[in-house]
Amino acid sequence: MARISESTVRRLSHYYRVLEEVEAEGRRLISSHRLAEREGVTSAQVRKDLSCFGSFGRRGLGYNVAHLRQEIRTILGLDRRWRVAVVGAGNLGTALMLYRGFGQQGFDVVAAFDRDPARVGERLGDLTVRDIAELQSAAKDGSFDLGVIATPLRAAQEVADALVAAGVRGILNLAPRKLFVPPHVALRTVDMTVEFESLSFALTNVSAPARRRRPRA
Amino acid sequence: MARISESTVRRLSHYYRVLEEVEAEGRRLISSHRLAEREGVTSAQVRKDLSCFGSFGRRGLGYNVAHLRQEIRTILGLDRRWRVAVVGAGNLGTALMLYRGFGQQGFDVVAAFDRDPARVGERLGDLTVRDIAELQSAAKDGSFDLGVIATPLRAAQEVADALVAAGVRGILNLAPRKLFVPPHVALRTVDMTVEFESLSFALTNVSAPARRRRPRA
DNA sequence: GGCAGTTTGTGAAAAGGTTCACCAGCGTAG
DNA sequence: CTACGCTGGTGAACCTTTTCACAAACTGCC
Repeated sequence: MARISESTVRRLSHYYRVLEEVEAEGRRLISSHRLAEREGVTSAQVRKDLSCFGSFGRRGLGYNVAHLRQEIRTILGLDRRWRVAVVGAGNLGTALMLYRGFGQQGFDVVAAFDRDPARVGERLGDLTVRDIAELQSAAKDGSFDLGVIATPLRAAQEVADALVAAGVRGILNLAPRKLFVPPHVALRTVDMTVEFESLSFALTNVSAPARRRRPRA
Repeated sequence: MARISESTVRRLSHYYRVLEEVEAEGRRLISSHRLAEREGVTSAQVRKDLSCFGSFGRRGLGYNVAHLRQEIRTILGLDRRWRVAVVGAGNLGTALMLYRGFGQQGFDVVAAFDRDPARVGERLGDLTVRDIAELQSAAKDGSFDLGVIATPLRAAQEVADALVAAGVRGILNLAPRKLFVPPHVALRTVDMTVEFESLSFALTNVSAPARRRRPRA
């Protein structure tokens, strides 16, 4: 199988979301054109993305909604549940732990850690915040698949190292800084500051905005 | 000026962050190579990005840290302050309002709205949550530059329309769904679900992971 | 001044991603 | 059965982004 680009994977997530909606609407079939329309991409893009993984449609008809949804589910690895450890029980970390949306998609926050003794022991939903020092022992039985870094800037790299040492293979970093992790660990960074600054740039340079050929998404 | 790619703008944000750090360390000069190293990109990339906006370095020496930082500051439009309205006072919205980091970069959350009467009137830091119905009148004097959508999925498009109607020209969408806004409005979407699913994919397909040529960032 | 050692700015090449265009199938109508 | 209108899969063309590679420019030293 050819290398799959990050953009393709992200679009698969979006297609998956659309398929859930479309299935709820009771439709059995959907064409690449309609799927593309709802996502703000071209139909060729949809077909190319899907063709990386096989032939899921039928010419003249389109894609079977339930079937394609299940295929993407498998491709993305959503047939299983993922156990997530959140480090940093500040506002953002707390928001993540309490948010129900991830659980619906197969991501369960199963542990929360913080360095601040004042926060340790606090109950958040079903969880009790534990001391960051317990991370290693808590992870010894491979109980976490993913780690989320929701700590202040300065602790981020240190926590990343700790998560890696604890055997976590995927990290979502919410701290506004680039982190370095070993090649076998997958890392995604969500940096809201960058998003704000990107908006600032777009609004400041209205005479030469970053043009888009496709509908805004 | 040639069209600036979104990737370039995002990297500028990162360079800016590095320059702040480097300035705090007391260095006066930095080469594209060292700047690139700290960001996990190539030095050619740094020079190309900067060359979109002018010549800020001196051959044989590198870039003056303070000067380059100020240049990027101007390019990104961070010389002014931006007034942000947050819609949705749930966990995530609250986390954003209370987070101090944005203020340091020139983004002030100046208003918060929610639909839920139980939340309206609640105080969060310096702000009082107002009813979403007041958005139009509150914005009448052009008091918001940017809007953040931190509502549940189903309200997102509706809120986006309301923000646009209220004259907001930049929107940060945190709901896991694509939104459609008029061309003159800048929109950025941060979808954590996509990030989680991207990690899920990467960990599921370890035999053919999305390889990266550059150090993880 | 001249030379050695750096480092920028940039055209050109390479790589990567998106769109086009068309063939092969499919269902339907007549 | 045949013709027609759609639709998926896919190689080729196109476009964007990244990397390469090198001339020009600068400092420091002798």
